[in-house]
Amino acid sequence: MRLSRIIGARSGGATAQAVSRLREAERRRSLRSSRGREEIARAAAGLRGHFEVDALVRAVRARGGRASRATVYRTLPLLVEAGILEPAVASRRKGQYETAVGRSHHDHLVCAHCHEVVEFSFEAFEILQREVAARHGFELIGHLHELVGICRDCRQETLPHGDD
Amino acid sequence: MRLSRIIGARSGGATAQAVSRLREAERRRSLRSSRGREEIARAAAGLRGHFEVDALVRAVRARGGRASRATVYRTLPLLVEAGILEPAVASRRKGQYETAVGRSHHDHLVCAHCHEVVEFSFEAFEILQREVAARHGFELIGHLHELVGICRDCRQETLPHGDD
DNA sequence: CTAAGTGCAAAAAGTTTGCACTTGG
DNA sequence: CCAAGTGCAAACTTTTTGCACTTAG
Repeated sequence: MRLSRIIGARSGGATAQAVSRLREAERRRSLRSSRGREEIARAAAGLRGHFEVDALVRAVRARGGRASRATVYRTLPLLVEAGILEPAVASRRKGQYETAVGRSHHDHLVCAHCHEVVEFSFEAFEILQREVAARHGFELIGHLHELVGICRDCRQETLPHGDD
Repeated sequence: MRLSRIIGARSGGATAQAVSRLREAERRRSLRSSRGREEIARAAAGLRGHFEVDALVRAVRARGGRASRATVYRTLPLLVEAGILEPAVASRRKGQYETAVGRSHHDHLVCAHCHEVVEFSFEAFEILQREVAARHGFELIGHLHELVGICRDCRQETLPHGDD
């Protein structure tokens, strides 16, 4: 048993989990288990925060891997399906992802005005989500949950009658 | 309250509401209220389902408006901020939106394998969302909530041998 | 009048694809 | 061995921008 898992480290545990999820997804789709995809999955598991595709490509290379941008793009859907990555901050429409293994899940609250992003997590959402998925016969892999609003600062700053 | 609202019509009510929300957002940002933006807001309020930017451009023209693609792109963030549109089915990464006025809200359940999209709505989510937003001092405008999973058909089709 | 708004077309970003070369099973 | 996987670069699609013209306030 991995101690790193218990203490919540994002070291070997997350990577091992990512690889195992990848294998599972590959089996599901009857795909070969290739060196490239594994490199990408490992690199993805090691990233934190929000990142775009190019950053993932660079991460693979930084680990000595050799993934091309094309291969990463071709692999992304599988990583999402495998539950290794999930799309993040979609309202930026920029192809951003975040790692779904080795860290507790959180959602986003985004200011439509200044684009500040606040992370939050709320157990109740997760429970309801599982319920909805089950009700429709889906096996839940992940989710994208983003609340769009106007933050306190922007409301005050932009209302003519508000103070400054 | 408006009868049109009660019977869920997407007639004049939604358009009027869209224009009023637009005015409010323009005031907030100290922008002029232009003919173009209003045309776009009206057209947006009239669309239903998921649509991409180009469809909105065409919708404006179909109503006799004259918005260019550039203007629509420049206006989109304001429409989202105004609560007239919200991003939809982000995992497709394609710039899809849907109207946020004049219809009851729903979220999406997407199959990561076959990309089938099931709509669902669950009052409990809305309540919790408002609570989270308030807790962080945000005025909630809208949200993007997408559950990613594997639908029943895809699980059966790809798992000749169930295991876990 | 003058700064914001707009259209057009060109440019930039982001993503997909054809093809020839590898590689896993 | 041979179909799946990969890299590269070209093709595509989507979004942003510069500039000259128009319009709201």
